[in-house]
Amino acid sequence: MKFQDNIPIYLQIEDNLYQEIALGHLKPGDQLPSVRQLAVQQTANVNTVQRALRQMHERGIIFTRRGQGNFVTTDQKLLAQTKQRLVTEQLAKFVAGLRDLGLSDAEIEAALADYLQNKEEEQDD
Amino acid sequence: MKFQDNIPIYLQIEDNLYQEIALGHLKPGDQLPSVRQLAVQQTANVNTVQRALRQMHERGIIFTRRGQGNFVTTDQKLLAQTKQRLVTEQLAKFVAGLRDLGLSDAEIEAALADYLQNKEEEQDD
DNA sequence: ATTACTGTATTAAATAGCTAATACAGTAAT
DNA sequence: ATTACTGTATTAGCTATTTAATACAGTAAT
Repeated sequence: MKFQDNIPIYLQIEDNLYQEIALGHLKPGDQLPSVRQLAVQQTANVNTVQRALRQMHERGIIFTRRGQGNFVTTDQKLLAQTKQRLVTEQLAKFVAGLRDLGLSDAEIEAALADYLQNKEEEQDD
Repeated sequence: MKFQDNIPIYLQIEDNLYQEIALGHLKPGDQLPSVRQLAVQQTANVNTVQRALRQMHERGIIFTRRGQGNFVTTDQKLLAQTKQRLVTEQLAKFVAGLRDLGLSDAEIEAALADYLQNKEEEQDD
């Protein structure tokens, strides 16, 4: 994994795992890689991985069978809610950020449309 | 100031100052509050404020007259570019984040439209 | 019971971010 | 030159994050 600066690694690992679930790479009931495997995959320490799992565990997204491993919850409703929460969180941050720069709601929508359109054509990034 | 967790304070102060400029509260050529005033305003340490100013200084957004203070550049082109850069950065992060959760471009636009519409009605935040 | 997996806990050390106190240096007015 | 502002630098100490090494504990197969 390549980590972003200025954001704790354990939060980035947590996000990565949410993504795996949201994308269906990890399905309800699936066993997660072991903490030691995850540590290798994510190029992080076991303790850091453990910390990333802690909050997911508290939220009920994953559950643990001691001696066996960690598993994705089978509560599909909770998974759907979680995805919705993550989407809304990002929306809120995005909108707040652009409003803080003085953009109106209409301008925000226009900026997004612009960005999505011009993305395919421009390669200068 | 109330700071978000998990993001260095000096980056948040930097963002706050960019906002002041983008919103026109600080105009080209204007003098910034002194580092000691800023430290009080932002409830941070002088050193942390100094660090926030460092990158703005490197980017040419502000300039320093030693013994007098810090000032917003008069280079309006640079200011416009900077605002555009900030907007694009936020767009990129937002789009990447939602794509990582499996949303298509169309779904991203729809989610934003939805969010902006329902914002006025819902007060449960 | 031994082996080989699981998760969990503890301790120590390195680093980054932040604060606090203090000192130094340039500007400008008196 | 003294006073009162500016920015800048240094030192020390605290906390959070991360790593590393090691140990302990549950599960399951041999």
